[in-house]
Amino acid sequence: MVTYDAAVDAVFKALADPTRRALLDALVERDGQSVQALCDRFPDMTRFGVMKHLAVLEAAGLVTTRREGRAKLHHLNPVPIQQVADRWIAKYAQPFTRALVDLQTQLEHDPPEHDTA
Amino acid sequence: MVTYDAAVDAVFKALADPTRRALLDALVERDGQSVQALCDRFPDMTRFGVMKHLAVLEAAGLVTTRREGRAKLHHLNPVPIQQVADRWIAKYAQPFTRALVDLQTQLEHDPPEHDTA
DNA sequence: ATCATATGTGACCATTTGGTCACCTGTCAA
DNA sequence: TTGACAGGTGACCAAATGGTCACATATGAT
Repeated sequence: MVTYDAAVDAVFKALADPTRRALLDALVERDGQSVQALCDRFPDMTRFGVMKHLAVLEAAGLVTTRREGRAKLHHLNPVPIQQVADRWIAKYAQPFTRALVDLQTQLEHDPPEHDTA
Repeated sequence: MVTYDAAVDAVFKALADPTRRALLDALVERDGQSVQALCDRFPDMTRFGVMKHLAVLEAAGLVTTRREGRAKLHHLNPVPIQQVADRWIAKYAQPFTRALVDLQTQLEHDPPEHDTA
């Protein structure tokens, strides 16, 4: 339970940064890109910045790598996202409908004022 | 597109912290809790820490509040999670199956060594 | 061997973030 | 009105984070 949550936490933290999500996007668009290729797509960042973000994504299991000559190719691994998303949807899909019921119940007790101006 | 992404980013950043996810869990378990009630569930944090996290969740639209007397009740709003999850599942569900195809293609070119020791 | 290419490492810095506190405001009840 | 209770604000600090660089290693081509 706890050991499992460490992986979940890594995924959430990895997805928290918009640059890293953009990197994932780039890999969705074309899988198996090298660091160089990814650097070309992010001119606002140096190679080191890109590498750091890729390292975070790899540590979270969202990206796998494989060497090909002197290049390191990065492949997207959507499995962790799938798993986390499934867990969270299952958790919050139920309250979603229930919240509507709660809202209705609440409105009966505490109706909002109409804008009758 | 950009204005929309700001909201998405807020949701991701809000979910990045395990304490905030735990707060959401507490609201799933029992909706409409006051700051005090939530503080009781997190003895390792002061009231101010809880308040800050709740503010982040509220700014991301994941939590809505309503005053009742001198208490401020916090309600879970699963809609943003639903929306973000839907967008991301749609984006990464397709590459999931495609990745298997890519893997198979890749294995034909670069087969892994067997552990035949 | 030599040189250009591609990636790796450690140190370094500015900013953000998580967390706490002293102090203040608002609300209920006696 | 007095006091206890619930929440709010701004300042403050330590740690984590995003980002950069000088330097080092490994690979491919000539």
